[in-house]
Amino acid sequence: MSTSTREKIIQLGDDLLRKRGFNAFSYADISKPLHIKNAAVHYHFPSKQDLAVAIAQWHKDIFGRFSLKMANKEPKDRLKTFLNFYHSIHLSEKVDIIGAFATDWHSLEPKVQTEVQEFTELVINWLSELIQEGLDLGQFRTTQNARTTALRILSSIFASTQLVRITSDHDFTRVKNSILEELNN
Amino acid sequence: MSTSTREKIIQLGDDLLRKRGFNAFSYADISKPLHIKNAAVHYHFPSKQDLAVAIAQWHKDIFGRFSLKMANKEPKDRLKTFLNFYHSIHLSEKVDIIGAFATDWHSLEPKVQTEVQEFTELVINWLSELIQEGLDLGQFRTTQNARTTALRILSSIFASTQLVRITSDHDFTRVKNSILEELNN
DNA sequence: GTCTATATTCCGATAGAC
DNA sequence: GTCTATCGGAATATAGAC
Repeated sequence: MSTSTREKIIQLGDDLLRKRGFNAFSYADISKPLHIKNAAVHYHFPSKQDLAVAIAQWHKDIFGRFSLKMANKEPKDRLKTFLNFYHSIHLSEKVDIIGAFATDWHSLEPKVQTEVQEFTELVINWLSELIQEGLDLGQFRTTQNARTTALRILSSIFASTQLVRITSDHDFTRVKNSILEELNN
Repeated sequence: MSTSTREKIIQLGDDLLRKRGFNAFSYADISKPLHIKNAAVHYHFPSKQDLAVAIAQWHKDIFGRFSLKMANKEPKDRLKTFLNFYHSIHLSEKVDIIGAFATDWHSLEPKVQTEVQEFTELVINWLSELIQEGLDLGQFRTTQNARTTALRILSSIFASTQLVRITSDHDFTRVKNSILEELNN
């Protein structure tokens, strides 16, 4: 089954949003690579805000499937897979979607913001549960509660996808490894 | 001594850059509050990239003065003051300048990127030295080396100024406090 | 679903007067 | 240093044909 045009637009939009920022790409940047016209993109997403809504929903879908697939794995393995996922973001020269939406926050209409909030809560809750499980199993140690630890891991790793644009690749690996090492019991 | 127009433009530009993003504000957003015309802003900064250079240099200046003023303070107090500074960023609805520049990275010309890199290295080195000192004095404990710890603190705190736009104020305080608690010996 | 054509608005930037 | 006036370009978005 081939990917629909709608799906292709979402994926390209996501790519541009995270590589350049919401206000730094245009419908032309989407229509050109797909060899369609500006107006065809507007058919699928009347306004840019509609596209942003779809991108946020797409991330909710992906994350939902990801968490289902990980449900049977050990806390430590779940966390490793999560961090490796961020490593692939970094390698593709994108930043994490949460930070991308956050810095462009005031360019987004409420309908977009709500979707982003729902996605972010999904991630934070998933991380919190993972950490709590790891603590209960004695695999992790931390002096903080689960949500605080989740927030620190999430903020460290998503900020790293931004920071390494300024410093160096090596710093990403440092942070990623330190997250795992610090939790290890 | 009153602030020069040039200085006012830089401060307003910095404010807009961090509240909305580099591509989300225009020269009109600067000229209107200052009650001058678009062209007057172009006189001081011919292109928007020139303004971005000045903003980055301004941060280097401020941070240089800050670190001089802190030189005699204890490592723990230096860190506390640094984190409180981020708290004031958060309260003013801005994000940290490093993350703002990073997410808009590909909209910036090399001359801007170089300034941003220099500023960021200033901050990371200052944090690393502070942490190393704290370790040597037995005030801090960490299983990581100084630069890695510095990267984790910096990324956690600057990402928090972004993340709380999506979640809640309370999460900022959680992260800030956890940074101090985790290091405490 | 995709096209052509176009309306409208806004932005960065410059010329030249004061 | 600030102004008026304006250029050229690009962006979002819509109307209507196919």
